[in-house]
Amino acid sequence: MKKLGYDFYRRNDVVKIARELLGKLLITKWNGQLTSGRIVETEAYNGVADRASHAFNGRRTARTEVMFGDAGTGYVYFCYGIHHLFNVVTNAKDIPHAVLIRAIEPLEGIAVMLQRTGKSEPNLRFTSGPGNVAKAMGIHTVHSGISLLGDTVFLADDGFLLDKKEIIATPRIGVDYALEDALLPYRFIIKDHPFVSGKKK
DNA sequence: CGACCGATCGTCT
DNA sequence: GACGATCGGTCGA
Repeated sequence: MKKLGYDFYRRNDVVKIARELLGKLLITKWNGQLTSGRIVETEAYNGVADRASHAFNGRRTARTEVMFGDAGTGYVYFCYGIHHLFNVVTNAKDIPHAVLIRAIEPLEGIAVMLQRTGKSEPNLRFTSGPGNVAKAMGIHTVHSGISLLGDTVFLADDGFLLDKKEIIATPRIGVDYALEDALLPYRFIIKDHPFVSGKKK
């Protein structure tokens, strides 16, 4: 298993990175509690040119500042007063690209995930959807700005291979306010994967 | 199934 | 003061 490094995140094409993150692992180790899952759904947010991005038109605030930081940083955003959404910051410093992790297939530490989500048994939804991913992985807004190059939260490649035919691109979820950008095919899912959230194609 | 709705609060205007 | 990069439940067909 190989941790994804700076060179992976530093690249310019956030849409390509979002596609490549399918099949990779998301791992957290808080206080020695290991949880991991395979990424099965992502969305690219293409910086200042993207109406769906918090950084659209160069909007730079205390909250969005993390996206303007260097590649390989976690951007965590609190949504609807309830949910935490975990993103991976890509591209160079001052270019606010990010990839939202929308769903994972749980692998290790399922008992811990159940505890965090208040469930008694795993089902096909409890790590499906960005709010559920962060909840199961124990990610909160206090982690916004954390480096993904360290050992507490990071992404990794375990050699899992996906055929191109297994990858589907669709419009992003919940960004109708983004006008024409709402139609861009920036959401990537693994075809027919049971842990994909919402629409399956 | 799909449509609708309430919860709940940080962030920006 | 309005508004979400959501979720899970309910209701009706």
